[in-house]
Amino acid sequence: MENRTYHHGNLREALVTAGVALARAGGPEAVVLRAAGREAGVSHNAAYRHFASHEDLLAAVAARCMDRLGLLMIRRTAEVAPAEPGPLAWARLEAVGRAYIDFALTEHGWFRTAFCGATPDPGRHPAVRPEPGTDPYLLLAARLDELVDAGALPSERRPGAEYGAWSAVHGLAHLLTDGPLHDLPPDGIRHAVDTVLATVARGL
Amino acid sequence: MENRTYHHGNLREALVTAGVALARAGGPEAVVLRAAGREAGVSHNAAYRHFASHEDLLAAVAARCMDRLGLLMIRRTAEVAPAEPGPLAWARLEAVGRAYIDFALTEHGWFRTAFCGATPDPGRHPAVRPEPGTDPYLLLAARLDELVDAGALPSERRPGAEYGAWSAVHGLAHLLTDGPLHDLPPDGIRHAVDTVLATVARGL
DNA sequence: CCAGAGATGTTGACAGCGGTAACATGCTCT
DNA sequence: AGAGCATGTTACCGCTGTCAACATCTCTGG
Repeated sequence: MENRTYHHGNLREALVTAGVALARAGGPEAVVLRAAGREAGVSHNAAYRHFASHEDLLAAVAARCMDRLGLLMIRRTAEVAPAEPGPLAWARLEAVGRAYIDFALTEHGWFRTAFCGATPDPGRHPAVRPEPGTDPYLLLAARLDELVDAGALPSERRPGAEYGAWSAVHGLAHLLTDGPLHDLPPDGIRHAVDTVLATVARGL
Repeated sequence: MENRTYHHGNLREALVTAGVALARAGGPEAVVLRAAGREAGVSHNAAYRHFASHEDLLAAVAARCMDRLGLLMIRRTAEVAPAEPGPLAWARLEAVGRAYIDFALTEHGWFRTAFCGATPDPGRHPAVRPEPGTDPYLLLAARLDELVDAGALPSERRPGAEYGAWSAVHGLAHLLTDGPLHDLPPDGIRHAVDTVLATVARGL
């Protein structure tokens, strides 16, 4: 794993790590093959032994960013203060939504990269297996299931409930960071977030 | 306006038009200065007499794409069948939402370009003035005002209502086109759209 | 009416990018 | 030990955005 003279030892991982750093600072368009190679102390083109193309690397980086998002969601969910089942389930759902938006705001580059739409090249190594249980979609679904289990959401409302919740939070995150709500002042942001979360909670 | 030997006559407009065509087919990353120049029958670098940078051109193209979105929203709103004030206002709001999502699905390149976040260079000509009244945000706000006027939405719910509606629809559009819902089958899409619109309507 | 100035378009150059091809090196397994 | 393969390098290509220098057109002031 240490630096051999010629063979790197773990170049694939090093490239992804470098890509994640680039993505953090500059979003998906900053994830540049040659820059990742430089960062890893390797010549450009070395990446092509581990990734089929630029997009293939970007997809691996994006998966990592998605992991980061999921990890924040998990952390914030766990921090919710205990309460009665119903209110607790609602609070945990809200925590997931706020984590999502906080991630978009504070880790803009990672957020944009996670959703840049890069797809891994088929017929490759199983890629870097994402840490299990960090898929944001599944985390959201689990909160909705909790809501049903707690009797706080009628079970006939459960099918497709992800769509509304996810869309609203994702859309707000996008509008606040890349979109026309880009330069909302801090309390404007707070107001928008509160409003959207309340709207979703009522609408589910 | 016709092709002079040396001076083009209306190059700025020609470049934007070319950019819009490029954006339609390939999204914002296809809006390439040199390609737009070629399309306009002009050498690369001519664009720099009319735009400060690549991003400046892209911003002008994006504004045009936003116009297109607004125009579709207006058209769909006008097509709504007459009804009692309350149901009519709801139907017109729904039409706006469906237009938004249809635009994203059928004019993917334009949609992505409209929201690519390019900002025009400050200190330029007043740019191409967008057609007045096509701002999607204002169109949505007008529908919400109608809802209040028709007595279908309590006026205390009106402030910030744009956020919930816009976020949900925008987020769904994004998830369906660029995001993890990319390869939903057609009736999956229909289901998701219906669910999200219903959720928003309940939550407002 | 015409000279000069400003606007507009051209040519040429540069660095950085993704990608291909040919080559060099080191590891591993028989 | 040596063959074969994985891995990394060098050289090159065409593309991009951008700058600088130059050419040409147009329009205004005298």
